[in-house]
Amino acid sequence: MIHMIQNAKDQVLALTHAAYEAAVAAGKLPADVAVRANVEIPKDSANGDYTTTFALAAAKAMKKSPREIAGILLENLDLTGSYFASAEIAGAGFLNFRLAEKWYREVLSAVESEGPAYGRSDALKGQRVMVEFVSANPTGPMHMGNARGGVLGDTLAAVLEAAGADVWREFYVNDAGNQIEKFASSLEARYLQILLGEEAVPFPEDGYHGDDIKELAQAFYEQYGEQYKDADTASRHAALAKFGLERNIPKMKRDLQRYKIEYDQWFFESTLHESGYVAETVDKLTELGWTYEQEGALWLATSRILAENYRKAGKSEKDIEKLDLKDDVLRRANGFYTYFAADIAYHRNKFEKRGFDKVINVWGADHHGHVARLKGAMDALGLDGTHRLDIVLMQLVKLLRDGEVVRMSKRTGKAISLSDLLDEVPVDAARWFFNAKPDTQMDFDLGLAVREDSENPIYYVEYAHARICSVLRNLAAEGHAVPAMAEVDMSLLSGETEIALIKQISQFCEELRLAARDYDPSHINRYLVELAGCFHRFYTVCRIKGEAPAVLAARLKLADTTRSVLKNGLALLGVEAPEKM
RNA sequence: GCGCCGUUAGCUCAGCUGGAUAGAGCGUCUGGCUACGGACCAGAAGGCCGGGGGUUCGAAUCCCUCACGGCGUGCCA
Repeated sequence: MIHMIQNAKDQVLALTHAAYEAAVAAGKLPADVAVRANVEIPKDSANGDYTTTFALAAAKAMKKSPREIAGILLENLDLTGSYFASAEIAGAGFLNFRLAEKWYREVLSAVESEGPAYGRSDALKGQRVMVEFVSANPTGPMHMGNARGGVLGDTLAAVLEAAGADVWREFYVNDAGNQIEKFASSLEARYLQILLGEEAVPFPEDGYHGDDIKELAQAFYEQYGEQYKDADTASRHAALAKFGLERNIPKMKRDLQRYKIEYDQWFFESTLHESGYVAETVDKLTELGWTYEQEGALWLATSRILAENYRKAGKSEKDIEKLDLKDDVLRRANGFYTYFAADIAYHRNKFEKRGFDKVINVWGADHHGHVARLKGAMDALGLDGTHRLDIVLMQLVKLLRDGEVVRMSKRTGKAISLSDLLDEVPVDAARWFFNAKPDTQMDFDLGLAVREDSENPIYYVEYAHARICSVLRNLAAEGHAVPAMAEVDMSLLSGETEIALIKQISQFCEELRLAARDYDPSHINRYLVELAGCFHRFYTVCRIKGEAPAVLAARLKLADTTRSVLKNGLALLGVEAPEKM
């Protein structure tokens, strides 16, 4: 019942193959020809509800024209008991099937019986999947790119859950390493500037220039006064970093919560260092023969690992040569481990310690150079990163202010933060917007942000939902409750717009399947816009209120079913389904 | 240089494993409520699917090549 469309599709294939076998038995077609036939939904419903390319695909092997084959298939086709009422030959040799009333009834019945679960499946049942997303540096406020990653990761997790996976949402906190040191020295400079005057203390060249650093230093000063003025650098840095992180991390949590994003775990990089797991992981790579020392640093032989992978994938030596693969430092000459080393340890922890079957990371496209290396490092550890680690790259958000590009760097301090954004754009609109086009570079003009409100298709979808709710309210007031399917006469829902609407309702399962398969939740956005459109067209053509009782009941049921699916889809996106607007 | 992503209507984008006349929203133009929510609907205009080659019954989709745009190619993260 859950995979209605899938079943109908499968049924077309099964019916076609049965017809082929019957034709073979009758001596009309050659036996044992393997045919790679597709089943599709024609763009133009004049070409039927489903079509198969079986005859086209089989023509060559069977040495007959596609239309001739299709004709023979049709003669041997038995639709008894199926979802289909008829079939016909069309065009170059398509075999087109037309759905029967039985199928439409089952679609609506499925929504009725499954309710909020309609659309869900058990395709990924038993799989433990981690989705790690945002993982922004805790050294400053989150920006729009983080907002996009947050929405995308959260929705992707929801989609995978709907597909039956056991999903874990995680935020990796980079609370160790170089950038924390930079964070501390930036805070230190601002702190000392407060005490000694701005001119007296130089600001580190590669420090974080944002106002948030000044504010943190000020707060630190207000709490500790001159206590750290003459302290040694190490303890001053430690105190400042600790202070800064203790303020920044809860703020990140709050900002993400405002976005309706909750994590199962916030995982701290520092724990990997403190437990010795980073060192142990690097040692393991060394034992396995994947590292070497050079100029005082310890290197991972990334080039060797990746070259091996490319060879397995069938790339030529010449092409591999051209890639100019490079190795990576794991432990610097100064003895500190690199971010990469910690990241390897972190991902080893995901697979080996915590036993996730699949790990999905949502990254900004600017990190794509890191993808093959991290996967390769997992391969080197024998953890099959090639197949178990998936990286979803999202294109960056280009922020414009009155047509001018604003660079979203924490250092300039000019970036609009995630919380600023929410002050201007409603959460649901932002969630919809960021989820809508993950694969494209996005221009976000602050001047247009408000206009985005009225242009945003979310309102089209929400309006459909509110409209239905209003109808339901009106009819309930007149004493008309939504009937059960058993009381609905399906023959009364045979108009063009009604048929189109039911078909679209049935497509939900398929779209969810695609969203989970492609790691692309934007399928749902587009689906919902289309569903809302089908409803609006139905609503324009078909009255509900005031119609004859049986017609009213059937249409009311259809409207309520639509409402239910709209709500399910919006829920996946984390967007409210308003009853009034 | 090499690599990744992208290029489809004026703008923003769909197009599922190659299928029938390439779609939607916005914008423009023209229509549609004395009746359930007009934040809606219908219609029109607008396309050598970046260029060129190839594969085949059939290409926006697959392969090669070129052009343009974004990003990457650190003992940064």
